[in-house]
Amino acid sequence: MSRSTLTESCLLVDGIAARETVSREGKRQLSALHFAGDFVDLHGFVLKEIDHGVTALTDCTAVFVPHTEITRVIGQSPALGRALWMLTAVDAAIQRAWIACLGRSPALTHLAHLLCEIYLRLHLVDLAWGYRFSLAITQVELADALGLSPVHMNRTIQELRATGLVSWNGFDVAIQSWDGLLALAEFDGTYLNLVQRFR
Amino acid sequence: MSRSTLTESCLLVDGIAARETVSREGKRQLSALHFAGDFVDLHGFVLKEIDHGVTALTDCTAVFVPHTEITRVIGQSPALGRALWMLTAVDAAIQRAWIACLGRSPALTHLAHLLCEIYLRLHLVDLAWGYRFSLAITQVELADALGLSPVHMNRTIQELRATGLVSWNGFDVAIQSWDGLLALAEFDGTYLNLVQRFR
DNA sequence: CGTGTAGTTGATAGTGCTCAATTTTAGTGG
DNA sequence: CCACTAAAATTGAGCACTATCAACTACACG
Repeated sequence: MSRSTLTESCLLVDGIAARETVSREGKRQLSALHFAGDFVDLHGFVLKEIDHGVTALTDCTAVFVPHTEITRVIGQSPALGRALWMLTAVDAAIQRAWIACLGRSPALTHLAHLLCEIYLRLHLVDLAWGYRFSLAITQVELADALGLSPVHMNRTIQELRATGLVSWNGFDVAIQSWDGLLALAEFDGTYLNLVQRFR
Repeated sequence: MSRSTLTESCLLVDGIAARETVSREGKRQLSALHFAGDFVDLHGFVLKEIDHGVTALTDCTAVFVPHTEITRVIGQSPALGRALWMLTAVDAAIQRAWIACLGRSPALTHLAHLLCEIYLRLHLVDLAWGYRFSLAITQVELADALGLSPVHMNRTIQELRATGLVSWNGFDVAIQSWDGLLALAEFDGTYLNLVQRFR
């Protein structure tokens, strides 16, 4: 997957992608993780300039939707326009949650929070059942999402395992105690606007 | 100013407002700063549930626009709808920049970055001239924006003053060297989508 | 003047980073 | 099926940045 252009947006069909910002010294920070069903750069439809990159963290399958096509479809159905706008708004809400975690949560809490979010998002698209899911990204990539060093990321994952709330072997994650993880993460899923039984 | 409702959105006419998330232990993190001309919670128009609070950091004047009115106006002018969508997208782009700073920038760099952003945004609405502007918020509030403790915020401001790039007395901020501040902040204003001579 | 808020300072502790190895895992070719 | 290799994960040690705690100062306001 290449950097997004300004003429089409990327709808992820399979795999995991991310938005990334790389500083001059080479430090990378991810500002979003995307899974199947996510419109990775829909905001490119209304923004003239995109400031960040999009990368595939696993092999990805995606559909690139021309902006001309989006314009056409929205013209026919204003309701769909509202829906797409809402998608970008939920995206922004997730970013706010990341900001709160980055600013005020210690690593363990932040990691727990991210797992809660990922679980609910994957569950929504039937990629998680029974509090289990596959998270096929490396610890370095997770570190870039949480703003941590790889070493500390590793130690934080071990710390989370030690709580017993989550079992995590390779890419397989299983939440052993959803309530416990929620409490550790101080998680409130309202921001995901899922309209589901989960919170 | 009270917490935003789901039936109207707040257009800030004067003053400084912020979005805030408060954790269970009382730690506060701001996820956005808003100045005159900003639509503080326009995302509330397309989101069913708002997860965060909005507070006034100074005395504020604001216009509350009923969502029914927005719906009506957009119905008449789809272009305006696009424009409003874009506003929320720029808002999200700013959040991404905050994420990158929170995750990967040390306090001094982060502070410099925020000042660059604030200057350009204020300049856009004629609230800054000649690299000077008023920033009438306390150091505690700034600390909540940058995810720092008040003590460290204070020391970081002193460190910035010591560079000579900025003079900062009370609420009056004057950028002495724009290029120097840009360099310190590693700032690239593309994300603000200003279409201006500044970057 | 007293009082409260904002700003400042010093000292200490803690969380997370860096550097440098080492071990484990997964993938490859023999 | 096993040796080989590269990537990923893990560990240890020391250091840096930031937090916390506790005063203390400066200033505005009644």
